[in-house]
Amino acid sequence: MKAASRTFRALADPTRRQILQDLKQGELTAGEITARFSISGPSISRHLSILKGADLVSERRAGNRIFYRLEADGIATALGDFLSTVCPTQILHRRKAKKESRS
Amino acid sequence: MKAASRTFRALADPTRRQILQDLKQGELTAGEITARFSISGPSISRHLSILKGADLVSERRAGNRIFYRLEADGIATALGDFLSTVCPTQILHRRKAKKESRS
DNA sequence: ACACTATTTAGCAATATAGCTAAACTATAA
DNA sequence: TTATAGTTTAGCTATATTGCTAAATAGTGT
Repeated sequence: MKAASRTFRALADPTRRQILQDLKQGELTAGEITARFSISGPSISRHLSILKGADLVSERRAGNRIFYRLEADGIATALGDFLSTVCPTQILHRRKAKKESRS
Repeated sequence: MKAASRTFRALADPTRRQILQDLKQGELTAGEITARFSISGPSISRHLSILKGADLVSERRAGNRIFYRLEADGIATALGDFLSTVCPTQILHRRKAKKESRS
């Protein structure tokens, strides 16, 4: 499937968008994410897999748990690329984050 | 349905994204758009209705025909708004088009 | 090996999506 | 009014999506 389709399909679901919002504050495990929704673990797992397939999040295994992280750069790039091809008169340009304040 | 869902669901389909690309060059009638695809008129009509419902295009009736126009501003606003809420460290800001060169 | 926790994969049901054809609607023109 | 062109709406089928529960997998500790 084409990258843009993966991106927009992933963003089309409100649960997945909320997961991205939740990940804004930092990494969360699959279980922690599940706890924030009234949806079963397996369903959340599927949402995470779709987000990962669209490169909107990345995962990191730590023992038993899997931490998910927002891929803000990938999101901005994907949407920015689409915008620059479809709205050439409405260019959005990125302001590079000043300094990675993440550990 | 929530605005963001309408936007992203509309953008999730490759035919609809191609319609937007085609409208970059200027207005097209439903029939002209249909001619560019190997998809039936009614199906294209439905795609146009979804794009319109998401405020990604607008329509203008001219006698028999209906002209569709890209709503570049709406697209940029929708995606920009989402980006600024989900990727606060990756702010995209819009450079206002210099001057509406459209009639 | 066994138990225990965290997470994913498999398989199913309900709903949504996208394509089609046929019919209806809208506007122009004879 | 009748005809014709352009477009949408209605109704159908096939496929995709999202939710669930049950079962499998991965890792830790006893």
